[in-house]
Amino acid sequence: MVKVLLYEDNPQLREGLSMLINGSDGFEVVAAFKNCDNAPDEVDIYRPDVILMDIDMPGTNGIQGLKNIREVNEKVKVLMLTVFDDNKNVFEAIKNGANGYLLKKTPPSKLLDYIEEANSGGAPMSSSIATQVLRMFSDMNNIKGVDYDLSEREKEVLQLLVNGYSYKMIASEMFIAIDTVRSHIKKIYEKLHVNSKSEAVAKAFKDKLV
Amino acid sequence: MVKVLLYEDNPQLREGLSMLINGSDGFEVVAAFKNCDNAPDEVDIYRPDVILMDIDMPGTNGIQGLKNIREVNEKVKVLMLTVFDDNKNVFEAIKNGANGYLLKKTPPSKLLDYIEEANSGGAPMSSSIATQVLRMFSDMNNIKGVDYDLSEREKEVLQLLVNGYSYKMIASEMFIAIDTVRSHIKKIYEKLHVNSKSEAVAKAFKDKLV
DNA sequence: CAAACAAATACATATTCATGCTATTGCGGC
DNA sequence: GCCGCAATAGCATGAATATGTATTTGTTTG
Repeated sequence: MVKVLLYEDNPQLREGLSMLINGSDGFEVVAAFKNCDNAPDEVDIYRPDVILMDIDMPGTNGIQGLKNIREVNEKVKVLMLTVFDDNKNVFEAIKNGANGYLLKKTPPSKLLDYIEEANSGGAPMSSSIATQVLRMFSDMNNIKGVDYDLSEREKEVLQLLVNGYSYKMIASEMFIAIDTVRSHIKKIYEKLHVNSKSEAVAKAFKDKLV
Repeated sequence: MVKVLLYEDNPQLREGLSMLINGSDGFEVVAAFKNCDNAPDEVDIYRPDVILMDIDMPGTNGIQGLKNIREVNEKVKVLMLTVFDDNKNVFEAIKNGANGYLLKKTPPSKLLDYIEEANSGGAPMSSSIATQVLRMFSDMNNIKGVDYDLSEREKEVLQLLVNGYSYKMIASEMFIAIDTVRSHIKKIYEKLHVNSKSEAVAKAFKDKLV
């Protein structure tokens, strides 16, 4: 029997979901609340397997509720429910250990599958959410975007700058004169539009040049 | 009609998949190859809607194949196929714009659903993969790990250093004397175990202090 | 081949940094 | 009330950095 705890402020939807779940073999709603202001305690009392958590609720919202729950319970599966596939919320929910993310328009039949999937360690997501997650992931890691057209040698110098080397150390590391290092760095500054070592380092990190 | 292009080195599986897909209404295998050494050209010729790409292939592997394809075609949907839910490959594939990631043990009936889902803009993933993706995501964003016990004021100074400010600018920005800035920075260096501005900046980025 | 550019080197100068030592003020804890 | 500590400030000195100008030597490219 999969024990489900429900957080949903809309009474109709709360009732509807309860009936759907309770009316299905192998599922049971152990409790349903209209807000998650006391979620950690309630989780402790009812010991659910899966929590359905609405995101948009008065008082403590779903994301905050999730955070509060995760502070005391790492194991319970939490499925976020929302009307919008809003980028920022998806991101926040996942960061805070949500196990899945469903749109409310998910058909009842699928919903039970999803709860079952979460219960058995899966990560059910509505299709549009999954697409977003992948896109976020790839965006996060592919912003090689900017190209400052540094020469090979300049890249080497910048790398050493980032590693905290002084001009002198760079010179000896690269077997060139310190004045050459200066030349390279001046060029780098021009190309990056900065005028200090630390700005160059910061820019290198920000733009993932390193 | 969903046009499918197939890359799979195992002849049995290649044949099996082809038959399955061709035998289903609304699906058609436009071509099937045992390696993706010439994938970009082939994509250009056959103009598939969805590509099923095995990861473990001799010659060009699936990830590299994906990269090569993405250099010339951003639109075609690519579903990665693999026997293992191997962390590193999942990560690489998603980074490079894969639209989904399936285990080979996916049952035939579901496979067609997944192809359909990819074709209509979704991001089908085997359950264990989805779980991994969420975990990666949340791991990536919760490594606030290190704490150097900086005071509030020191954090402000560090932030300004990171923004490329000189001591003088920091002083005027914070309405304090430049010598006070020095004091703070000296303290910061001690706490971060560095001894230059750029090292401090680099460390701030690496350890996500900013 | 000439033009453009990368890489290397040199010299000069003003600014900025790193470091050490010292000192005052105000706040919270024991 | 004394201790410790964060925040503030000053002074001094040597090292490192930023910037400008210039030259030489290859390589690439139109």
